[in-house]
Amino acid sequence: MAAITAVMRSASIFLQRADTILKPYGLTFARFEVLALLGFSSRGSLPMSHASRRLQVHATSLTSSVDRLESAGLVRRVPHPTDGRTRLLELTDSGREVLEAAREQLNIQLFADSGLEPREAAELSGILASFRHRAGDFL
Amino acid sequence: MAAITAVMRSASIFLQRADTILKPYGLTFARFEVLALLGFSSRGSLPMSHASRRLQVHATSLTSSVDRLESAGLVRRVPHPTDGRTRLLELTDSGREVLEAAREQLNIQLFADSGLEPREAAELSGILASFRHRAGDFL
DNA sequence: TTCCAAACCTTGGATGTCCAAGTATATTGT
DNA sequence: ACAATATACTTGGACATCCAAGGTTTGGAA
Repeated sequence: MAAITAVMRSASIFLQRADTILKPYGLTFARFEVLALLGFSSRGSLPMSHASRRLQVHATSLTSSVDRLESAGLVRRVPHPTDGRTRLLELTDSGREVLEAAREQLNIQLFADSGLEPREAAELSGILASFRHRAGDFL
Repeated sequence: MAAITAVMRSASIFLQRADTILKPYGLTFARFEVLALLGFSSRGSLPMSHASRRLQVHATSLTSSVDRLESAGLVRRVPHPTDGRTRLLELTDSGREVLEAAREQLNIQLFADSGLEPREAAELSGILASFRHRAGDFL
């Protein structure tokens, strides 16, 4: 019980910090994750369905994030060449620039200075990874 | 970085499970926490400002939870005897019954069967408690 | 080939969270 | 005592998340 509430509180602390750091870039952590996923993908484009599975959010949540990213000119929805149902997400040039800048700030201000000792971070990752695995996370 | 995303994902897994378990009672985890806090308080009533501090949510979030709890007849807002600004929250009889039933199910289905080994849960609690302390949590 | 189930995405609605701003009441300092 | 400040709560708006339901397009099965 204590462990579960601690996880929830800690997550909300991290989320608030991330959102604060990302605010100057017009991003939230949810939208940053979309950009980061696109940045990692080798071809630079990804079907929305893949993105929502990777990010572990419902398709509807992704739709709403992408709506905002597209309004901001950071990503584009393009038709899939062979599957009419699918829409591919692509970073725009502007999206790539914002991603790099935002990632750098997150690395500096959040990840490098998370408030966790390296040993603690490693233990957390280990425990939570096996928990998530048992919980069927990581489809 | 991995630790932080693991914490966030795990929190959302726990939250989804809790909400699923609580759904039959017409509760969400956020609203359950309000009821549980009132259940713990010795006098059975608590100013909203205290509740929002204890639960670590903004006053506005609490207002919205309490609106729904009050509509469902589970809590009551009563005026503070000496401070006209303050409103006290009180469990109704129905609220107390729902709280007991919901708590029992959470204990059975979530806390006792969290997917964490006791040793893991203890380590998590320890690491996250010192993190939260350093982060200035627990006002 | 035709038809029905499955997959992909979006819309609409509910909830929770935050912030900014507004109203009401207390408290503090001069 | 009065004015300025602080506290308590609510309202309105933005965002993220989920679920249920609907439209399109595929693909497999009869």
